[in-house]
Amino acid sequence: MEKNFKRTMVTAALPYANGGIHIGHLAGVYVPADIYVRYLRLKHQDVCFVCGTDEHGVPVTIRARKENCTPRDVVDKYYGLIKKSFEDFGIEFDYFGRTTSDTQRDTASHFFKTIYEKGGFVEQESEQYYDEEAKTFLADRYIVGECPHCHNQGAYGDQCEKCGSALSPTELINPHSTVSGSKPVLRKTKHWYLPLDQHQPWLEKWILEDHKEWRSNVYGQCKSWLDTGLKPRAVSRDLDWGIPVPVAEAEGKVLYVWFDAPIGYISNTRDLHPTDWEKWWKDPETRLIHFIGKDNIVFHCIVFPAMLKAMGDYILPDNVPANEFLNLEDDKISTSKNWAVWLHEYNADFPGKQDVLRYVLTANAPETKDNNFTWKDFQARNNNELVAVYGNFVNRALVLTQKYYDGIVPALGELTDYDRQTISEFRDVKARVESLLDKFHFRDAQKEAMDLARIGNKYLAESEPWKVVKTDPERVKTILHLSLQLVANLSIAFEPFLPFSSRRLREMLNLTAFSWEDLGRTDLLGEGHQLGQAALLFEKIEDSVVEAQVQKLLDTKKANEAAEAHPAPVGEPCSIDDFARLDIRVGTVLACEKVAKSNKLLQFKIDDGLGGRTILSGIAQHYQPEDLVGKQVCFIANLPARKMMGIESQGMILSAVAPDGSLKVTTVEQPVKPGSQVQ
RNA sequence: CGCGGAGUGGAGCAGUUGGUAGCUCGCCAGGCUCAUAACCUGGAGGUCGCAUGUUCGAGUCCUGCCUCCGCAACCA
Repeated sequence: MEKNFKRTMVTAALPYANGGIHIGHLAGVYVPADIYVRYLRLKHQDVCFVCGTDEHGVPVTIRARKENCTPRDVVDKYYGLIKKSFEDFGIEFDYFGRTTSDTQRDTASHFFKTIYEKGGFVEQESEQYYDEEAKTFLADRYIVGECPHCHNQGAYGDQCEKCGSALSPTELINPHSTVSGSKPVLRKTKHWYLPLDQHQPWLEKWILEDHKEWRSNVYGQCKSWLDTGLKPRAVSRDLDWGIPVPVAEAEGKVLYVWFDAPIGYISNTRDLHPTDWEKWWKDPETRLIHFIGKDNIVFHCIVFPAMLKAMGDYILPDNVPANEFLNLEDDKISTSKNWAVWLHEYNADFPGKQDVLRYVLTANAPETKDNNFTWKDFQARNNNELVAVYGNFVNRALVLTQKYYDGIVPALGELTDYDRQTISEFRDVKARVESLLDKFHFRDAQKEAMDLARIGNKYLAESEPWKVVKTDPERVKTILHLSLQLVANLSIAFEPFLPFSSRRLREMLNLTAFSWEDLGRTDLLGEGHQLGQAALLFEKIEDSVVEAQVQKLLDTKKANEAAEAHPAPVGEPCSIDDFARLDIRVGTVLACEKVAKSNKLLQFKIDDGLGGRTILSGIAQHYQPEDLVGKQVCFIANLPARKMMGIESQGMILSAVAPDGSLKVTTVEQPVKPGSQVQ
């Protein structure tokens, strides 16, 4: 911070090539990183911004197996999708590579070999489960068996989700592989470990003493790891999809993805700058910044730095601004549940509206805690802030200039005290935005930029040029001259945040040359300068548009649930006589009310054609009692009576259990006489 | 008792080293009319998760508890 750097190397977390990009990724990593880089470029600083897909690892192989294609097919597909959606959205990486590139193989191999030769790894042999059918070692999560504690049949190799106890795969009773279903066998295997415990001393000083300025979530997490004591971490895996461990005795082993992935930053830089890439990674005058999400803190603050340190001649990150998570409509974003707003779909549904999403995600960025994205908020921020504050001010200034001066910038006359006050207010904005951006406070920085438009609206409202024009036309020239300077300033201030709109605004102003240093100046547009064609900068978003998005979310969620719901297997055989013993009948609901103090039970008064009976049913969470009155339901008539909550239930109402756990009572297609039997 | 982060008016967020609780949106009232019925001014609304302490004084420090999120398969 105090130190003066010559250049800045910015990395954004490598998205895994196993799915698309969604708003959580954008808000957490890519939008802030892009803002930061655009800001540095505007200041004419030397900056390199790289990203790319992370394409190795077990999940890709599992997906390939499932989709009956090769891992290469999977990563090719998502590399293309991700790259294009970033381009369409205006995240401007200098280079977007992939970890399956030749450069990556060379770089990662070189890393391993160098550390290996320096004695920077420890070797260890262990026994691991091996799937003989799929010919692969199994990660803990891909082994399922019976929990030794609660005897749940579906416990995973690392944890039983039913009783919550942590497990190791060898504890499971009757383990089997989820990959092939076969019974895995224990095999000896040797792996290399990065002894983080040996790196602990310098890491403690470097983070806890020298980087107290890191965000509290980042600092706190690192402190926690360091306080607990670091342990060696394996850097190799038994797998066939990945970069081969480059030593003779490592046949059939690849580099573990977390060792492989961060090196991707370096190989992507090499692909971009084949000859002078080293200055970006080895020159102490380079400032290295990693943009990541909170789940990646330990890798970027502890593991990767330890690797870089082990290499000897690499620089360490100066800051790691990690964001928290973004929720969607009050629920966690989930790729597997398809609960997400996908970038490629947004790009298709909202063409030309990249800046609206950029604005909303920045205004609501999860910088200090998890935040929530809702489509209603998206609409409100667009309509009430972008349209009503920013767009409206621009439009007012341009329309008035068009009306009074045919779109030509009028002369600046004598300044009033109020003019001077306004000018000084918007000069102050530059310093504030800079200081906030330098500290990675993007949300606040964008708010400051928006304040420029507020200053403008206020200036126009109080100067009232539309009124003054009737009495003092000369004065109006000054008012509009200043208003237009303010508009020009907006196009600069918003350039890092809303690049598409800023470019359009400059076209409207016919403003070509600009730089961050011009922010705050009042001579950006000279007297007599001809403005370009005015148009609306932002458009209102109608209710129907956001409602459709919400519906789309609900639909995909429902479709996904339906696709995932597996009907239970058919039960034990049952004879016709067994069935005949059940007396199932139809009855009409005469009355229905909640049972006091019970949150599940409803009390029914049923007309069974035999004088009526009372039945209790545990469906209060799924129905309003009054909605059931008058309906005909199926019930078992010959069960023994049973008391619940002090009330005797004379039978059982039949309900279907939906995949989401909700209950739907069974009824008849046409009304029948109460008491009719069901066969 | 695993470890970190978070819990502030209707919504989303700020609150730096403890000193009368702020911002944006929404809501209400008034004003204005150049502008995408937009803009400007004013107002209502919070016992700062709960409970204890320390202090002249705590959202801000100590202790305990509750809830949510992350770190363990996927995952920003």
